[in-house]
Amino acid sequence: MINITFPDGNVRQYAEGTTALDVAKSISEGLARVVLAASINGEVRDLSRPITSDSTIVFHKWDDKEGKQTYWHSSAHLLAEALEALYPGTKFGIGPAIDNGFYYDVDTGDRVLTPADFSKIEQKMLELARTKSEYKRTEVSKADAIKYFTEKNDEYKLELIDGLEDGQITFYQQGNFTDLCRGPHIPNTENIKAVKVLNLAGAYWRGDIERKQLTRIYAITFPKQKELEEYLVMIEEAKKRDHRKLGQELELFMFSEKVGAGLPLWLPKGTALRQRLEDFLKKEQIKRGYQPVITPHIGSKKLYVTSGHWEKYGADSFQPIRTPQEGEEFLLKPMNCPHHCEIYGYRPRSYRELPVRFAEFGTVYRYEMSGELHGLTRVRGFTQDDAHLFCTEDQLKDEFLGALDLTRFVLAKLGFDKFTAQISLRDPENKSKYIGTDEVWEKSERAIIEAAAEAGLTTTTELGEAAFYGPKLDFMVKDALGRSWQLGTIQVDYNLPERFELEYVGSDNAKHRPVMIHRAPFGSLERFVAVVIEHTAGNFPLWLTPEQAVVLPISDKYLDQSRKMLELLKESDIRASVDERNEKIGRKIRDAEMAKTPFMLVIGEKEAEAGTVAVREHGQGDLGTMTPAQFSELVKARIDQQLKRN
RNA sequence: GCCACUUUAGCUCAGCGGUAGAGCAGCUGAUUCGUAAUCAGCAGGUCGAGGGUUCAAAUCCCUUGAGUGGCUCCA
Repeated sequence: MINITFPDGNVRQYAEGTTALDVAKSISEGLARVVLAASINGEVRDLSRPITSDSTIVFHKWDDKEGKQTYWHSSAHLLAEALEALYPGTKFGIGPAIDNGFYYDVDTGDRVLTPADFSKIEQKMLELARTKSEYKRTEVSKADAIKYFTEKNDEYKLELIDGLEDGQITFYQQGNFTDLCRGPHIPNTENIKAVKVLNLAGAYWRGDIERKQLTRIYAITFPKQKELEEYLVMIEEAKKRDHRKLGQELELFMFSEKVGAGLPLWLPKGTALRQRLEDFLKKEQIKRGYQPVITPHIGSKKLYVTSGHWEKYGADSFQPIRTPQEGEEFLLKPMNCPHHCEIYGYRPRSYRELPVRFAEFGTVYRYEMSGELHGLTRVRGFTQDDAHLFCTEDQLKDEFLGALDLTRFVLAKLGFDKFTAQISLRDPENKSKYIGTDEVWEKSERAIIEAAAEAGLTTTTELGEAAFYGPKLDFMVKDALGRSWQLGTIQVDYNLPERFELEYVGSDNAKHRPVMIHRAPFGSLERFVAVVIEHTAGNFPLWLTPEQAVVLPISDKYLDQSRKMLELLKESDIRASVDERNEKIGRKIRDAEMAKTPFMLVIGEKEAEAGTVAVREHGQGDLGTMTPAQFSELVKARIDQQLKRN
């Protein structure tokens, strides 16, 4: 007999070799029907694997992450089985579960799959699921595994097997499909009741751009049809929040084929929004001892040869601008740091003036690959809320913590409570991608790790994600569809001060090298605004929104009074306009609601006589009649409330 | 950059070999109205661009721009 310990601490005895499914059944038939996998001593396993020693057990159902992952991974095998049935000769790469569903990378030879094939694939998957096939696990020798996939002529699986050790190889089979797989899987295909093939994409085999591109088929499955329908509705709702759609509808920004891909044009309303963000941060930076500077949009090529950017990115960038002068070349600036380094170095610096903090909303141009461009989140010309802090090594930690605090302050004021902080370090396997010595890198990386820990920040760590000149702490926020974007960034850099030979004179009257911190709390205005749009669905905080109120006269008779009201609002610094169209009030309200204008101020006979407005709030309805002073107080109170949260 | 798809009026879309259509927006007029669409009329497009096939191309083919979903990349 063995002891099985349950999550609540309860211990029960079972025969040795019992399975998790048996244990579930011993608790209730109901549990046994819905359980998908089980963690035995912390390892997620098939329900049918025998348990041979004292163990802890946690059951995984559809409602937990492990349950869903197992379910979707098994669904990927079902997709593969369907593809093999429909398109014999298809070769298979990998087919993992992802956050929402799963994919399988396949090589369909000369056949090109299109969305027209989706329903056929879905039908086949459902048909196969209804055969109630078990997922059967078998351990195979490496030789047998190689033999099987050699006969099947699947070079991708053979390559995967090549990287595995003999004795660790398992196959899973359901129906007529056998796959190389570590598992675990759900017990039976019958649990898969609803299927949706979502989209197709190309994906390089093993993520290597040099290798063949396979077709990646994304799909999702559910135990109930209703859940699939709810998911599809959710996706549709998320698409309504897309910043590209809202940016057009709310007239915030546009792109022009003639201007060029990835070069956004900010419309008046978008500019109003963006400038408020800029003003907000500029004011805060002044408070925190930053000094604004301004530098040109181009710089001599020599500047970037010095910084190392030319060597690193020159060939893949916007190419140099030539002048009538032979041999003279300028680059559109891809970043502001070299310019700021020159400002630091224009005269000798004393330790007494450090740290210095140069801040600039600097517009930079980077030739991103065409396939990378994505609305405002990935563009070729964008403005960083950049600043470079030059300090002594002793000051490094405090300066880093200060930048960290500012970044968190900015995110909090804009209502981003869900973000992840990622420490991006050098890839120790591929040091040639970076400039600078090991010693300098180790110092920089240690500084970031220690400062983040000291600030009590929960972080993840990614190797190989560092900038070429130094490690970074990045703040990542998700968009409406769950895609992660890097916003704020703080980077420690020992390298550029070295390359630009920056110095300060210490208290010992000797020359020393300062350390540099690059930091941008928004990251870029473009990306930040995009993410703000998606988070708020266009219902911006009152202090940020381009237009706070619109005055709606009931008819032409009240136009004069409405215009007077607008003047009063302007005196109270409320951004507003009058809807002077000859339309019914219902129409004006509808349009204002659709434009997401926070307040609608209706003026008819009663209000005109009393000098008041009937206030309606977006999404809330009628708030009653107010004097202009009362309304102005209401707006101020709302703004204070929105800015108070931390 | 790579794979797949998309590209028709300001916007959303229909038309998919026989010489361009709707709704909304716009303009003009009527209406002067109380909390999510007043009525009528008018105007608006070399069907992203360039080639080709055909008696005939928005429609089929090729090249190319832009966009979408991914991959790769991201100073």
